[in-house]
Amino acid sequence: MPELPEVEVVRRSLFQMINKAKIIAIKINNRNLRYKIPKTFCKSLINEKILKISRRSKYLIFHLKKKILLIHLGMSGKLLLLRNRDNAIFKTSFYYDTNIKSKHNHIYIKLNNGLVIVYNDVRRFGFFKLYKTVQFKHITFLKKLGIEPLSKIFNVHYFEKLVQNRKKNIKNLLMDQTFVSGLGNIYVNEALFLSKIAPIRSCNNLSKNEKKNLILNIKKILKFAISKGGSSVKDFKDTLGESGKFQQFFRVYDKKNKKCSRISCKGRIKKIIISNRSTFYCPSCQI
DNA sequence: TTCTTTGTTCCGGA
DNA sequence: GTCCGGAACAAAGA
Repeated sequence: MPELPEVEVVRRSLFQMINKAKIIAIKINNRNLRYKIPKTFCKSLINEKILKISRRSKYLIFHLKKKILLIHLGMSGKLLLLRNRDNAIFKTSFYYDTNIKSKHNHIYIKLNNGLVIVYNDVRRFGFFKLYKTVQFKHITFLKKLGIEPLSKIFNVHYFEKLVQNRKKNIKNLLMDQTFVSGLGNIYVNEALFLSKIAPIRSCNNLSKNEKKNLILNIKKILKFAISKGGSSVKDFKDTLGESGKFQQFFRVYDKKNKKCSRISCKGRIKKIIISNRSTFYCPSCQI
């Protein structure tokens, strides 16, 4: 479930390990990701140098000399680094899922620094798309995205301006990538818990303080998650098995019937479905 | 066999 | 035209 923090953790570790490296070979085991990878894909990437790796929302962007490689990890996509010499796999992703099976390795990208990028994706809902650099500003996936939650312009002023005359519930608003871009189900659930706001509340009747607090909590939890994921990938000399520890900080996500973690609260976490998505909250302290 | 998981897209109704 | 929510979709594991 890669959301913004996980993608950012992957970006940072990739940047550290492979920035300025050159692509020397590509092998594809399965072209059928969310969008079928064209036959021309490999040829057009050979000899391209990785100049920069950036992130927009949950998208990873590889900046090459004249091309842009856009990657979305879908729901189970992972980018791993493999050392060519001994076939040891080193984690680049935050994943607490240590059960990575090589039968789901779909793409291998061999670099001139002795490392191989491996794309592993059980569900195959992720995708790789290649563009010319000159088309960058016209990439549909990126064009329609709302602002970054960690940016300064994601503030109460922005919130109030966009929420005017809208009735959508607050959970769906935060999930809406055209409003704010990068949050998924887990962090939305967690941020609403921290803010003591029930997910079904209409977005236009939150008080100004509630909005301020919610925005602050979103930024806080994203930064915290990034810092935790970062710590799990700091030493690439360790083998497989090392994993992010985000899940141990979940307060509501996947905590159905568990006692509310607020000391002052006697409630139990409830699970409901909002727009076909599992939603976890404490009915006692989230009002 | 059915249910669950995800982000995204599409569609019908208000 | 806009907003909203529900359904569909991709694949695989429990």
